[in-house]
Amino acid sequence: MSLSHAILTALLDEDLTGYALAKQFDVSLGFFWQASHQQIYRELKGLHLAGSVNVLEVPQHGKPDKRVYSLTNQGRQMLDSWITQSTRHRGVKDELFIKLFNVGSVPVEQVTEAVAQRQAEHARKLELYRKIEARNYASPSTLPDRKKGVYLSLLAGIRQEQTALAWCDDALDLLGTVKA
Amino acid sequence: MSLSHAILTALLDEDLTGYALAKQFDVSLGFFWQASHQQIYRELKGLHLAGSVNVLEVPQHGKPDKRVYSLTNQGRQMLDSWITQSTRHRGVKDELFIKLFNVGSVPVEQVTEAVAQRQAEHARKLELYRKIEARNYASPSTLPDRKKGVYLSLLAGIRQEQTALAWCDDALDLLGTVKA
DNA sequence: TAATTATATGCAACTATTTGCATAAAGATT
DNA sequence: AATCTTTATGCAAATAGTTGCATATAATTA
Repeated sequence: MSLSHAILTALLDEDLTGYALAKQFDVSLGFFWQASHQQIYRELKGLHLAGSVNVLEVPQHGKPDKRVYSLTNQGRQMLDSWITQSTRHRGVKDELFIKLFNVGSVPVEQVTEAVAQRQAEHARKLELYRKIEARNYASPSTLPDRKKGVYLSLLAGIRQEQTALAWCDDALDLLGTVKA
Repeated sequence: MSLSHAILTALLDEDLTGYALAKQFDVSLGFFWQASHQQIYRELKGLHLAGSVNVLEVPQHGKPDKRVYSLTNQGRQMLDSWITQSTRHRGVKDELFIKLFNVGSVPVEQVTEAVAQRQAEHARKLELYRKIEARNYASPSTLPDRKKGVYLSLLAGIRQEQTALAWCDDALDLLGTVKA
């Protein structure tokens, strides 16, 4: 159910095609809720059927016609009422920890390798977040209300990556003490 | 695919029934990979069919017969080869951030409320982790190899909850500055 | 004594997500 | 000239996950 709300949220500030939504989901909102273009197209169809979004068909030559989606009042109301509903928190689901639970029963090097790779991922992501921060949120104290939530999300991302990175260091240290 | 590996991992140290596995998944491994009992029973059937686990049927009176599962050599090998495969990292998927992206377009109080609830969850979980740490990992420097991965997982959990808790504080502060 | 919790298993239906495929042309790169 | 990336949409199948239901008894708690 949440994908539909994520899509409606993305449509708050600008009208978008499915394609553009998919790109947004690779960035920004997508840091916290990923979705493939197939999922998005399917969901948009449903939202349109339900009257939560309007479509404007824009003919193009060569490429398929664009379908530009915009929020309807009903869609806005959907968001409003969804916000009041309880937020459900899916726990972590991370293969890496299952692998860690195998330490002592399988070759350590492989687990170490998995942690090292994860470390690189966190470093890459942290760097990306930092760039976005520097570019768009240099002075968080003067942010307009509409940007505060997005900023807080970014902040959460940054801190989580920092924590994860530091943990990777310690994990690699301890894994180094495990006999092969 | 990972659920099967999580189950095999849980069977490394002891033979378990589906019911006991489901309980393990509410704790320990389940902090990092949750599964319902229905999912587990279904998966165990598959693993048995594939020859990765053995079943020992233990008749009981009153209750349904117990089916105690144990790892086969093939199951062990499955784990070994899975460990070498690349770990895929599903990104975060958290409704709370979608709600945050709505700040400025919907009543803030609701978002604030959602963050406050999340804060309470994190506090509860951190406390739980701390208890487990005190009980089982008081001296991490003398841990046997077989426990090191589990300890590292717990450590990751603790740090993530701490980070999340601190973020909630800051988030509530900033949300307090948003005009209703 | 009534209700709840714990033990123990599982099917069926539904929802969500992933993966593979398919089309079609413009523009950029090698 | 050939290949790759970007724009733009979507179907179909498979896998994964959730929710609701169903059964059956013992022990505990209120």
